[in-house]
Amino acid sequence: MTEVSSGRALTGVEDRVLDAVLECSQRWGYERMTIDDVVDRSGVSRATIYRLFPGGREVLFEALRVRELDRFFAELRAEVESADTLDDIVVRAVVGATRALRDDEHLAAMLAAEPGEMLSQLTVDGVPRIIRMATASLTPLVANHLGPARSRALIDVLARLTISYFLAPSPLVDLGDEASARPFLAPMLREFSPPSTATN
Amino acid sequence: MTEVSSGRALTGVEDRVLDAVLECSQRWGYERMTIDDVVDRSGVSRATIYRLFPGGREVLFEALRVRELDRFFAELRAEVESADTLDDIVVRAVVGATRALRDDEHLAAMLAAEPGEMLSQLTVDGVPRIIRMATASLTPLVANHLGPARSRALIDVLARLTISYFLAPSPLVDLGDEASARPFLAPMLREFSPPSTATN
DNA sequence: TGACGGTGAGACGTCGGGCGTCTTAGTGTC
DNA sequence: GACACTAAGACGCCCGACGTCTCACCGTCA
Repeated sequence: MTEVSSGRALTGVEDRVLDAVLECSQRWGYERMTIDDVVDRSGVSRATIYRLFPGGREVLFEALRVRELDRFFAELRAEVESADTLDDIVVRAVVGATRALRDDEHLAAMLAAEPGEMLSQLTVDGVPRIIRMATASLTPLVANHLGPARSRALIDVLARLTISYFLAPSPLVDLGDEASARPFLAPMLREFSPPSTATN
Repeated sequence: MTEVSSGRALTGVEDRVLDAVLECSQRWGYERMTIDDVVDRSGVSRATIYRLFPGGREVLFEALRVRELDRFFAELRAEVESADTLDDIVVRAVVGATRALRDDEHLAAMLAAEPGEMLSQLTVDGVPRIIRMATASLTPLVANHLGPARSRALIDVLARLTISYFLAPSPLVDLGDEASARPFLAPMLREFSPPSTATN
């Protein structure tokens, strides 16, 4: 299996710290969370936290976002991997991602509690990284059918649409429902397919 | 109707402020709640808050506790008022109070989030006031049957038991269930009744 | 119209506490 | 015994929340 990740694997201690950051930020909110909260919750000392994540708070949050995105796309890729046709790959990826977003309790809590911070991570600040990781994770599967350039363009669009329909659902289509998503995605797929090859 | 209250009635502005304190303390916790949170939430300016509640944070929390206790016992008394026999008065009061405690979402949230502060208000720090208010609220009803001295002693015990069984439920009795509470309270009631009078 | 009480907006100095760094001691491993 | 890793906590810094204050504004009433 191809390892798609943004960096080296985390040690057990690092994971414990990030788990604590996740829990504390969920409970207290980003600004109100304290490093000492993380110390208490994780059982990892202050000095160790600053040695593992030099730079403080922001580095800690950044590392957490990276880890969560890694996990998100690892799971998504595992779901999609067994699909054969381009159509299935795309539908599974979009539907799977949408459902994963909807089922993410931490995401929901953060969106409710601190919409500013969270929306920023799903739009202006976060989208470039999300697309980068979506591309890294899914291009290997899609490129077999479309080639690398078209794959990247398609994934870029799909990622943006998935986020948009998650944040602002439309009565016209439900990207969490395969029966609804498939016909919605089909024309888009044709658009991205090379003119010389039949797509279905 | 007899007005049982710890002070003068609150103005609309004061109530708006305390509502904001309630919501903010529930959302952020007691220590992490900020006066500016209350300003934003209530729409009442900083200057006005300090003029209405001179002394700051602690006065604000204290006023909130007083208001909530006032409301609690006002509702409880309304529930009990129509009872005739001493037995019914006591059972209704205990069962009603227990249920009200169990249904109080804010209380539950605070107990989960900051057990230290909340437990303190239900035990060491708060019990004297609770008993004082329970006495003021219920003595007029009970005294017809037991006289003032016995009434106060009975209410004191009942308040303590209600709190204890709420905080630490027993498999032996459910004070939120009338059928279970009545036989549990009956012997205690006999104990407090004057020897010269028949109690049932 | 002018006086006046109530309020919003915000500046101000103070002070606590959270921040990030550092040192020390303890523990386990080779 | 050398070394890596960590917990515990002291340290100074500095931001931000606190409580106070002033001023302007608005509605009411004489």
